[in-house]
Amino acid sequence: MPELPEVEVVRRGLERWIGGRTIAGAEVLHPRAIRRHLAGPVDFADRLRGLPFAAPRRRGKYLWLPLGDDAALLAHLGMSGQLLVQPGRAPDEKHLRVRITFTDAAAGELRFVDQRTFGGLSLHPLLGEGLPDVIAHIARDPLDPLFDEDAFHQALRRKRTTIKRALLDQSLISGVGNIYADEALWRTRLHYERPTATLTRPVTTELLTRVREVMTAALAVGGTSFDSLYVNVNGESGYFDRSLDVYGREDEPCRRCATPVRRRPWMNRSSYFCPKCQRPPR
DNA sequence: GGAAGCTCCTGAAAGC
DNA sequence: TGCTTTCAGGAGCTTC
Repeated sequence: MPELPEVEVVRRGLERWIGGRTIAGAEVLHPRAIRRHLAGPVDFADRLRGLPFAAPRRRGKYLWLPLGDDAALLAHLGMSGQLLVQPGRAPDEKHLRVRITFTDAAAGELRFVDQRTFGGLSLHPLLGEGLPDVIAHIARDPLDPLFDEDAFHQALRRKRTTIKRALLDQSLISGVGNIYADEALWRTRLHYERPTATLTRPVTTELLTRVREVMTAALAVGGTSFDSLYVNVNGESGYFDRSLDVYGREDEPCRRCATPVRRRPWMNRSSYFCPKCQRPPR
Protein backbone atom coordinates (compact mmCIF):
# COMPACT_ATOMS: atom_id res chain seq x y z
CA MET A 1 0.00 0.00 0.00
CA PRO A 2 1.72 3.18 -1.12
CA GLU A 3 2.51 5.61 1.69
CA LEU A 4 5.05 8.43 1.65
CA PRO A 5 8.22 6.33 1.06
CA GLU A 6 6.63 4.37 -1.78
CA VAL A 7 5.29 7.51 -3.47
CA GLU A 8 8.68 9.19 -3.13
CA VAL A 9 10.35 6.19 -4.81
CA VAL A 10 7.90 6.58 -7.70
CA ARG A 11 8.50 10.35 -7.86
CA ARG A 12 12.25 9.81 -8.16
CA GLY A 13 11.72 7.28 -10.92
CA LEU A 14 9.47 9.65 -12.85
CA GLU A 15 12.00 12.44 -12.47
CA ARG A 16 14.68 10.23 -13.95
CA TRP A 17 12.68 8.72 -16.80
CA ILE A 18 10.07 11.20 -18.00
CA GLY A 19 10.97 14.67 -16.68
CA GLY A 20 11.10 17.08 -19.65
CA ARG A 21 9.32 14.69 -22.07
CA THR A 22 6.56 16.11 -24.28
CA ILE A 23 3.20 14.33 -24.33
CA ALA A 24 2.06 12.99 -27.70
CA GLY A 25 -1.28 11.63 -26.48
CA ALA A 26 -3.28 10.08 -23.65
CA GLU A 27 -5.68 7.15 -23.72
CA VAL A 28 -8.16 6.54 -20.90
CA LEU A 29 -9.04 2.85 -20.71
CA HIS A 30 -11.16 3.04 -17.52
CA PRO A 31 -13.12 6.22 -16.73
CA ARG A 32 -12.97 5.64 -12.96
CA ALA A 33 -9.20 6.26 -13.12
CA ILE A 34 -9.85 9.91 -14.00
CA ARG A 35 -13.09 10.36 -11.99
CA ARG A 36 -11.63 13.42 -10.26
CA HIS A 37 -11.11 15.05 -13.66
CA LEU A 38 -14.71 16.22 -13.89
CA ALA A 39 -14.51 17.34 -17.54
CA GLY A 40 -14.09 13.70 -18.62
CA PRO A 41 -11.71 11.54 -20.69
CA VAL A 42 -11.83 13.53 -23.94
CA ASP A 43 -10.98 16.80 -22.20
CA PHE A 44 -8.29 15.00 -20.20
CA ALA A 45 -6.56 13.75 -23.37
CA ASP A 46 -7.04 17.02 -25.28
CA ARG A 47 -5.51 19.11 -22.55
CA LEU A 48 -2.46 16.89 -22.13
CA ARG A 49 -1.50 16.70 -25.80
CA GLY A 50 1.64 18.65 -26.72
CA LEU A 51 2.58 19.67 -23.18
CA PRO A 52 5.98 18.95 -21.58
CA PHE A 53 6.26 17.36 -18.12
CA ALA A 54 8.35 19.37 -15.66
CA ALA A 55 10.12 17.71 -12.69
CA PRO A 56 7.58 15.77 -10.57
CA ARG A 57 6.72 17.02 -7.07
CA ARG A 58 5.13 15.38 -4.06
CA ARG A 59 3.21 16.25 -0.92
CA GLY A 60 2.38 13.33 1.33
CA LYS A 61 0.91 10.57 -0.83
CA TYR A 62 0.06 12.89 -3.73
CA LEU A 63 2.46 13.51 -6.56
CA TRP A 64 2.07 15.80 -9.52
CA LEU A 65 3.79 16.59 -12.80
CA PRO A 66 3.67 20.33 -13.55
CA LEU A 67 2.61 21.19 -17.11
CA GLY A 68 3.90 24.72 -17.56
CA ASP A 69 3.41 27.33 -14.84
CA ASP A 70 -0.29 27.06 -14.14
CA ALA A 71 -1.45 23.42 -14.32
CA ALA A 72 -0.38 19.92 -13.34
CA LEU A 73 -1.21 16.26 -13.76
CA LEU A 74 -2.05 15.09 -10.24
CA ALA A 75 -1.71 11.42 -9.28
CA HIS A 76 -2.76 9.43 -6.25
CA LEU A 77 -1.89 5.73 -6.16
CA GLY A 78 -4.66 4.78 -3.72
CA MET A 79 -4.33 1.17 -2.63
CA SER A 80 -2.85 -0.45 -5.68
CA GLY A 81 -1.95 2.24 -8.22
CA GLN A 82 1.28 1.96 -10.21
CA LEU A 83 2.93 4.49 -12.52
CA LEU A 84 5.07 2.44 -14.85
CA VAL A 85 7.46 3.56 -17.57
CA GLN A 86 7.22 0.82 -20.18
CA PRO A 87 8.51 0.28 -23.71
CA GLY A 88 5.68 0.88 -26.19
CA ARG A 89 5.93 -2.72 -27.40
CA ALA A 90 5.35 -4.16 -23.91
CA PRO A 91 1.99 -6.00 -23.61
CA ASP A 92 -0.77 -4.14 -21.77
CA GLU A 93 -1.10 -4.91 -18.09
CA LYS A 94 -4.39 -6.54 -17.01
CA HIS A 95 -5.40 -3.46 -14.99
CA LEU A 96 -4.01 -0.77 -17.30
CA ARG A 97 -6.24 2.31 -16.81
CA VAL A 98 -4.45 5.22 -18.55
CA ARG A 99 -1.67 5.31 -21.15
CA ILE A 100 0.39 8.43 -21.92
CA THR A 101 2.71 8.44 -24.92
CA PHE A 102 5.55 10.85 -25.71
CA THR A 103 6.76 12.60 -28.86
CA ASP A 104 10.09 10.87 -28.31
CA ALA A 105 9.07 7.25 -28.90
CA ALA A 106 12.34 6.05 -27.36
CA ALA A 107 11.06 7.36 -23.99
CA GLY A 108 8.47 4.57 -23.92
CA GLU A 109 5.04 5.09 -22.32
CA LEU A 110 3.81 6.20 -18.93
CA ARG A 111 1.15 3.76 -17.77
CA PHE A 112 -1.25 4.07 -14.85
CA VAL A 113 -2.11 0.57 -13.70
CA ASP A 114 -4.53 0.11 -10.79
CA GLN A 115 -6.22 -3.11 -9.74
CA ARG A 116 -8.53 -1.76 -7.02
CA THR A 117 -9.20 1.61 -8.70
CA PHE A 118 -8.85 3.67 -5.51
CA GLY A 119 -6.18 5.79 -7.20
CA GLY A 120 -6.48 8.17 -10.10
CA LEU A 121 -5.14 10.93 -12.33
CA SER A 122 -6.58 14.41 -12.86
CA LEU A 123 -5.64 17.85 -14.19
CA HIS A 124 -5.76 20.89 -11.92
CA PRO A 125 -4.66 24.53 -11.81
CA LEU A 126 -1.64 25.33 -9.65
CA LEU A 127 -1.85 27.74 -6.74
CA GLY A 128 0.76 30.38 -5.99
CA GLU A 129 3.26 28.03 -4.34
CA GLY A 130 2.98 25.50 -7.16
CA LEU A 131 0.49 23.26 -5.34
CA PRO A 132 -2.54 21.81 -7.20
CA ASP A 133 -5.67 23.53 -5.89
CA VAL A 134 -7.47 20.34 -4.81
CA ILE A 135 -4.72 19.37 -2.37
CA ALA A 136 -4.43 22.75 -0.67
CA HIS A 137 -5.87 21.13 2.49
CA ILE A 138 -3.13 18.46 2.64
CA ALA A 139 -0.59 19.23 5.38
CA ARG A 140 3.15 19.14 4.80
CA ASP A 141 4.71 15.74 5.44
CA PRO A 142 7.22 15.04 8.24
CA LEU A 143 10.15 14.82 5.80
CA ASP A 144 9.38 18.33 4.51
CA PRO A 145 11.92 20.81 5.97
CA LEU A 146 9.06 23.30 6.44
CA PHE A 147 6.95 20.88 8.52
CA ASP A 148 5.95 22.85 11.65
CA GLU A 149 6.37 20.56 14.68
CA ASP A 150 5.02 23.09 17.14
CA ALA A 151 1.87 23.71 15.10
CA PHE A 152 1.37 19.94 14.79
CA HIS A 153 1.65 19.48 18.55
CA GLN A 154 -0.77 22.33 19.24
CA ALA A 155 -3.25 20.85 16.74
CA LEU A 156 -3.03 17.46 18.49
CA ARG A 157 -3.72 19.08 21.85
CA ARG A 158 -6.82 20.84 20.48
CA LYS A 159 -8.26 17.68 18.95
CA ARG A 160 -10.72 15.37 20.70
CA THR A 161 -9.53 12.24 18.98
CA THR A 162 -6.99 9.43 19.29
CA ILE A 163 -3.41 9.36 18.08
CA LYS A 164 -3.71 6.88 15.23
CA ARG A 165 -6.71 8.69 13.77
CA ALA A 166 -4.68 11.88 13.95
CA LEU A 167 -1.68 10.29 12.22
CA LEU A 168 -3.93 9.20 9.35
CA ASP A 169 -5.56 12.66 9.09
CA GLN A 170 -3.79 14.11 6.05
CA SER A 171 -4.83 17.63 6.98
CA LEU A 172 -2.71 17.36 10.16
CA ILE A 173 0.31 15.43 8.87
CA SER A 174 0.52 13.87 5.42
CA GLY A 175 2.12 10.74 4.05
CA VAL A 176 1.36 8.42 6.97
CA GLY A 177 -0.84 5.39 6.29
CA ASN A 178 -1.85 2.36 8.30
CA ILE A 179 1.48 0.52 8.09
CA TYR A 180 3.83 3.32 9.12
CA ALA A 181 1.36 4.59 11.75
CA ASP A 182 1.50 1.20 13.50
CA GLU A 183 5.29 1.02 13.14
CA ALA A 184 5.89 4.54 14.51
CA LEU A 185 3.47 4.01 17.43
CA TRP A 186 5.24 0.75 18.32
CA ARG A 187 8.63 2.49 18.26
CA THR A 188 7.25 5.27 20.50
CA ARG A 189 5.48 2.75 22.80
CA LEU A 190 2.16 4.54 22.29
CA HIS A 191 -1.19 2.75 22.15
CA TYR A 192 -3.21 3.61 19.05
CA GLU A 193 -6.16 4.82 21.14
CA ARG A 194 -4.19 7.30 23.23
CA PRO A 195 -6.13 10.62 23.25
CA THR A 196 -4.14 13.28 21.43
CA ALA A 197 -5.08 15.89 24.05
CA THR A 198 -2.94 14.03 26.62
CA LEU A 199 0.30 14.13 24.59
CA THR A 200 3.14 16.22 26.00
CA ARG A 201 5.49 18.10 23.72
CA PRO A 202 8.39 15.63 24.33
CA VAL A 203 6.11 12.71 23.39
CA THR A 204 5.02 14.45 20.17
CA THR A 205 8.68 15.12 19.35
CA GLU A 206 9.57 11.48 19.99
CA LEU A 207 6.66 10.29 17.84
CA LEU A 208 7.69 12.54 14.93
CA THR A 209 11.27 11.30 15.27
CA ARG A 210 10.05 7.70 14.99
CA VAL A 211 7.77 8.49 12.05
CA ARG A 212 10.73 10.02 10.19
CA GLU A 213 12.98 7.15 11.22
CA VAL A 214 10.70 4.42 9.88
CA MET A 215 9.95 6.32 6.67
CA THR A 216 13.60 7.08 5.98
CA ALA A 217 14.53 3.44 6.53
CA ALA A 218 11.74 2.30 4.18
CA LEU A 219 12.79 4.83 1.54
CA ALA A 220 16.37 3.52 1.65
CA VAL A 221 15.26 0.04 0.54
CA GLY A 222 12.64 1.11 -2.00
CA GLY A 223 9.53 1.06 0.23
CA THR A 224 7.26 -1.70 1.54
CA SER A 225 5.79 -4.38 -0.73
CA PHE A 226 3.67 -7.30 0.44
CA ASP A 227 2.82 -8.35 -3.08
CA SER A 228 3.05 -7.07 -6.63
CA LEU A 229 0.59 -4.23 -5.94
CA TYR A 230 3.26 -1.70 -5.06
CA VAL A 231 6.22 -1.36 -7.45
CA ASN A 232 8.46 1.47 -8.65
CA VAL A 233 8.30 2.87 -12.19
CA ASN A 234 10.37 -0.05 -13.45
CA GLY A 235 8.00 -2.61 -11.87
CA GLU A 236 10.37 -3.56 -9.01
CA SER A 237 9.19 -4.18 -5.42
CA GLY A 238 10.70 -2.68 -2.24
CA TYR A 239 12.09 -4.68 0.65
CA PHE A 240 10.95 -2.88 3.82
CA ASP A 241 8.30 -5.51 4.63
CA ARG A 242 11.19 -7.61 5.95
CA SER A 243 11.95 -4.87 8.51
CA LEU A 244 8.45 -4.28 9.88
CA ASP A 245 8.27 -4.68 13.67
CA VAL A 246 4.52 -5.05 14.26
CA TYR A 247 2.43 -4.57 11.12
CA GLY A 248 1.27 -7.96 9.81
CA ARG A 249 2.96 -9.84 12.70
CA GLU A 250 -0.10 -11.02 14.67
CA ASP A 251 0.83 -13.67 17.28
CA GLU A 252 4.54 -13.31 16.51
CA PRO A 253 6.80 -12.19 19.41
CA CYS A 254 7.33 -8.47 19.96
CA ARG A 255 10.90 -7.63 18.95
CA ARG A 256 11.39 -5.78 22.27
CA CYS A 257 9.71 -7.96 24.90
CA ALA A 258 8.65 -11.19 23.10
CA THR A 259 4.97 -10.70 24.04
CA PRO A 260 2.76 -11.89 21.14
CA VAL A 261 1.74 -9.03 18.86
CA ARG A 262 -2.02 -8.39 18.78
CA ARG A 263 -4.27 -7.35 15.92
CA ARG A 264 -7.47 -5.43 16.57
CA PRO A 265 -10.16 -4.42 14.05
CA TRP A 266 -10.05 -0.66 13.79
CA MET A 267 -11.95 1.65 11.43
CA ASN A 268 -12.62 -1.10 8.86
CA ARG A 269 -8.94 -2.05 8.90
CA SER A 270 -6.46 -3.43 11.46
CA SER A 271 -4.21 -2.12 14.18
CA TYR A 272 -1.18 -4.15 15.22
CA PHE A 273 0.45 -3.47 18.59
CA CYS A 274 2.32 -5.03 21.50
CA PRO A 275 -0.04 -5.26 24.50
CA LYS A 276 2.89 -4.97 26.92
CA CYS A 277 4.95 -2.18 25.31
CA GLN A 278 1.89 -0.19 24.21
CA ARG A 279 -0.47 -0.04 27.20
CA PRO A 280 -4.03 1.08 26.44
CA PRO A 281 -5.02 4.46 27.90
CA ARG A 282 -6.92 4.45 31.21
C1' DG B 1 -17.88 22.69 12.96
C1' DG B 2 -15.72 18.58 14.38
C1' DA B 3 -15.54 13.64 14.84
C1' DA B 4 -16.92 9.16 13.49
C1' DG B 5 -18.67 6.03 10.17
C1' DC B 6 -19.69 4.61 5.38
C1' DT B 7 -18.48 3.71 0.70
C1' DC B 8 -16.02 2.93 -3.42
C1' DC B 9 -13.24 -1.44 -5.64
C1' DT B 10 -10.79 -6.04 -6.91
C1' DG B 11 -8.84 -10.39 -6.13
C1' DA B 12 -6.54 -13.51 -2.93
C1' DA B 13 -7.44 -16.36 0.85
C1' DA B 14 -10.35 -18.65 3.99
C1' DG B 15 -14.49 -21.10 5.10
C1' DC B 16 -17.99 -24.32 4.10
C1' DT C 1 -14.27 -28.89 -6.43
C1' DG C 2 -16.70 -24.82 -6.40
C1' DC C 3 -19.26 -21.26 -4.39
C1' DT C 4 -19.59 -17.61 -0.81
C1' DT C 5 -17.61 -14.66 2.54
C1' DT C 6 -13.94 -12.00 4.47
C1' DC C 7 -10.21 -8.96 4.22
C1' DA C 8 -7.01 -5.35 2.67
C1' DG C 9 -7.34 0.41 3.11
C1' DG C 10 -7.04 6.05 1.20
C1' DA C 11 -9.87 9.61 1.19
C1' DG C 12 -14.13 11.91 -0.06
C1' DC C 13 -18.67 12.00 1.46
C1' DT C 14 -22.47 11.55 4.83
C1' DT C 15 -24.27 11.39 9.35
C1' DC C 16 -24.55 12.63 14.05
